[in-house]
Amino acid sequence: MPEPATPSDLAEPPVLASPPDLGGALVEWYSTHARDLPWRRPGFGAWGVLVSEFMLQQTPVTRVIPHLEAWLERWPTPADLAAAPPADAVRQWANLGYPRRALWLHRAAVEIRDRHGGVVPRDVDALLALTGIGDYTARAVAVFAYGDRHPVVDTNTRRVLARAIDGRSQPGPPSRRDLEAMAAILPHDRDMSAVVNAAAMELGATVCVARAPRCDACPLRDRCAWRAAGYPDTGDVRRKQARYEGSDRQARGAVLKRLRDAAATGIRIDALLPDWPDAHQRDRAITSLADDGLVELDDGFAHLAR
DNA sequence: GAGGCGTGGTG
DNA sequence: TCACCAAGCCT
Repeated sequence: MPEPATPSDLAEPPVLASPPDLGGALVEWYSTHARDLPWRRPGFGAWGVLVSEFMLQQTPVTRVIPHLEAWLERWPTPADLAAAPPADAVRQWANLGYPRRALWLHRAAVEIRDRHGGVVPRDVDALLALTGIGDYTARAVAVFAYGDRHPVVDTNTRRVLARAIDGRSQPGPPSRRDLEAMAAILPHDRDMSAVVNAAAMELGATVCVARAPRCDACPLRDRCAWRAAGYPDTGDVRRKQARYEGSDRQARGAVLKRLRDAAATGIRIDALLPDWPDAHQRDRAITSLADDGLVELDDGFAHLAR
């Protein structure tokens, strides 16, 4: 928890509704504090941005970067990935986690080839129609790859807005109102609006972080409703993550890792993790992976989907 | 809308 | 040590 606001901080009357030019303060801060990330390089390309956004869904930046570069070297265009079997995508995904994302990214590449002539669409609704792309990713691609003017709201932005505008320590559940709140602070200029979107995410990722925010380094310090209110704790509304050790997810992860490391022909099902502590759980993992389309079962063998 | 879904780093 | 965390999406 940050230091409480001092009396002199509180002497300035906080402006709670419509804080003046939050966007301007974010842009100025971003101009000197933005991290140099691959997908922010000029000319990185819409496909690269799209792949990066898939990988960044729930996986930290530092783990994504090397995998992203290898992925784009192997499959420089959507058509290149679409031409490969899904199993190759799942193997290349390696240990990034949530391997369904690899399958979904492959499906999206096929859809881009078949429905959009191999060009990543620019229209938000067209993006939303692709497998694995939701409200956040669709707008992130339209804004960061194409420079269009839309609100982009991820968990970092929701936290920044919750604190700076609503005076809460943590955001409420995701809602369409988040998009409206972000839209309200976007400048009219397209390029600047893209920068404000990026800056809000960046601030939330590096300064206005969930557990130990560095308010002393925050450009919104003097206009933050949460700080002005003395950092009230509104509690954390996020769902608690279930225990991983002993979970079905762990079993799925172990099965899939074994299949990634195996030859394309796969492994006899009765030789697939025979020593797993809970045989029913192992079987459930295999079946659910097959239901998801990650794994195929033929003739007593399990292998990655071809 | 709540629950399910990987993995590795961190305080 | 271990609970929590990390640019969500789908059902």
